[in-house]
Amino acid sequence: MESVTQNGSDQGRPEPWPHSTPEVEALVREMIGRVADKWTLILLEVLEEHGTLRFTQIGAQVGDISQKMLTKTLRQMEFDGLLTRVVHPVIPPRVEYTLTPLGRSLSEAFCPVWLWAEANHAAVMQARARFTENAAHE
Amino acid sequence: MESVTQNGSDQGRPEPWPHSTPEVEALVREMIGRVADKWTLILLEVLEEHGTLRFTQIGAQVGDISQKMLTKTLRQMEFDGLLTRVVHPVIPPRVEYTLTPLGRSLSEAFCPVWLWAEANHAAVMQARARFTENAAHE
DNA sequence: GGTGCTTACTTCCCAAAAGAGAGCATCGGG
DNA sequence: CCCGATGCTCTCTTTTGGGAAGTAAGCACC
Repeated sequence: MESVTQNGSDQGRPEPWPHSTPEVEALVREMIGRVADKWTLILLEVLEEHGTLRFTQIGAQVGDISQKMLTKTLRQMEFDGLLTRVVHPVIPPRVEYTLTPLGRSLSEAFCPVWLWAEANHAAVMQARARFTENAAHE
Repeated sequence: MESVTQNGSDQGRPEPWPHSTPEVEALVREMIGRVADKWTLILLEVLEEHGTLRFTQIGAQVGDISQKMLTKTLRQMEFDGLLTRVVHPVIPPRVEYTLTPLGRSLSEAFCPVWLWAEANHAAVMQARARFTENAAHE
């Protein structure tokens, strides 16, 4: 009753993720904070799907991203080694963005999340409706 | 030349994710925007790891989250059906949070991302160092 | 020869959101 | 009669993000 009830109802799931050390976990947290970003995720998907794209092409694929956020997210991803930015010194300028193997591996790691979202958006909508209904009753 | 060059250099990768319709994709994008949040991800991990937790226990596990963001994120996740919030009407108050099956399935979907972060944080650090070095040369 | 067009940004301004920190409500114990 | 413990809630400050305008530079067109 005094501790956090690390209860036995943990039905046979020993430890889903093997965390090694606290310092690695802190590092991983920092990376998650960096990578768990809406635009980063969407840019990963768009580039994975289309290969090499130019600046305005990416913007057109995403649809509702401002140029400022597009530039910022692309630069951040380049800084983190997720994509390469190739500038062709021609007029008008031509800049091509391509995922690196690192970026492609991250994109693949996010694949289950996209599948989850596709499979469960109906469940989430139901949960929201139920929540709203319950809030109305109280 | 009129379409987006679904080029042949797509070395044998046919279509990673089967997108059905644009409307579903828009819905999925909305969910990704909701779920691809630093605190949501970390709370999912903490709750998956510890089972049922109280408000302050979650805050202690996360470490550097403000109570306001903790409340807000928890409410959002409850609204989306990712966790349940059980209030025991005692003094001092006791509120317990537990992942729903939906939340646990999302947590599992994010598992590869955590593994990616653990496996590749060194690569990201190297990429950052390389980027900084190249920027200094230019 | 001047004017405008194109692309990929960059900068400015302002609204919206995130985040920190203090306050609040409740009741049992001293 | 006041303190502490807990789970919020409110206020204030900092950061983020959108939209629009500006920039550079060669090329087509009148």
